[in-house]
Amino acid sequence: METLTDLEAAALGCVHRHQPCTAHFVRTRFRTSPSARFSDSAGSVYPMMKRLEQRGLVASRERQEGRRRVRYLKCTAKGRTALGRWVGPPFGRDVGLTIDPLRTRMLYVELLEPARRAAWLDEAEQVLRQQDAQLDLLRAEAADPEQGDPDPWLQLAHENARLENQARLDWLRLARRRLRRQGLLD
Amino acid sequence: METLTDLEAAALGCVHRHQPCTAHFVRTRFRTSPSARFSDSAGSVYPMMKRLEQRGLVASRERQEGRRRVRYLKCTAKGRTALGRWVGPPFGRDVGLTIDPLRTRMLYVELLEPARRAAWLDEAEQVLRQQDAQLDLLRAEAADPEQGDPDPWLQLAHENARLENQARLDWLRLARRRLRRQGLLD
DNA sequence: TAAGGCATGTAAGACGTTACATGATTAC
DNA sequence: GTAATCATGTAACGTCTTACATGCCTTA
Repeated sequence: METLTDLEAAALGCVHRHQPCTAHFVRTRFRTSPSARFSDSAGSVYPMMKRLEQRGLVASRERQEGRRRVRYLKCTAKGRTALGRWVGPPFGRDVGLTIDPLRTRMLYVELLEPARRAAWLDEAEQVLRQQDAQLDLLRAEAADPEQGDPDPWLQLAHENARLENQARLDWLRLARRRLRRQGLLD
Repeated sequence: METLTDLEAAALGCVHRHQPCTAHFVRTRFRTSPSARFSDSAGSVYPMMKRLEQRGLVASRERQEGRRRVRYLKCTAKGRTALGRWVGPPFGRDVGLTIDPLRTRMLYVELLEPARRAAWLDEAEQVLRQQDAQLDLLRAEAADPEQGDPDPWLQLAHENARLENQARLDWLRLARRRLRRQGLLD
């Protein structure tokens, strides 16, 4: 029974959706994807693909295109099965909670002088607003009929990012109110 | 200029808040913390503490308690500075977006047969509801005056987790409606 | 012709995971 | 007395990061 890390699953899923495609293509996807951060370094992706192939989850064939050799990847039936199992259910324990770098940092905002605490809130809000604008663009792009059929799964992933981002903005406002009331700013 | 990974910052922050404390204490905190997942294995924590000490961010002294030797850790001034810098601002690029395992998986829910897609939504909702209940307990505990002064920063971290969790539940409902409408369930 | 993107990889070192290993103390 | 918890670590292994290395193709 093959189990996948999130990184492996993201790579295998990318291959599955765009097969046949190159490892380089997967790297580019990872690098430009705005709603998830996976390691796109050559030193992680190429060895990982080799491992996935050794495990029989990916199949590759090398082709000569002009003077250039290109290795095309496909997801095998076994790979598809592993991907389905990774998607779940059942879920592991870690699926329940999001990782929010701002939440982690909030615990230690008290270490900043009160004036910088306000700046922290301002900057965080600005980051989230920019993120929101980016997600709006993405949403428009994903819904654009000119780009081919809109992918409902991708759209839902974007909705998730948007809603979580909104919740974080609400949270920042709450934090500002509460901290001000408690005299912990300025 | 010392930079910290999130794991290092979480450990250093824990030491700072509870100093003097042991590496074992930090491990236990990591293991039982419901709103963040950091590696609590001995193989990561003890070597990390040693590294932090070598970098001058943590100071330790070994004491004999009965027959037992215990190493107590403190955060140094340099450690505090590094922690403050990690908290930001300015923020790195990765601070903007949350990592949501359900979002990552949603992209590939289409691989499941329609009947299992509905089960996926059900199970996900159940996980988030359980999470919500746990967060409620935490919130009550953090606000309980009997536990000592309520820590506003910890409370805000809990609020963040709660609000994000609510947003994810809303998202699941949206997903269910939309997928049903598009005939992608059943 | 130079810059940047496409395309593939390797090597050294840092880090995390898993398992092992030891021993003291506390609660049942 | 025995199981769980406190407490500290190490060793082997696998993986990720960073940097290096190569070469083709397209566009300005």
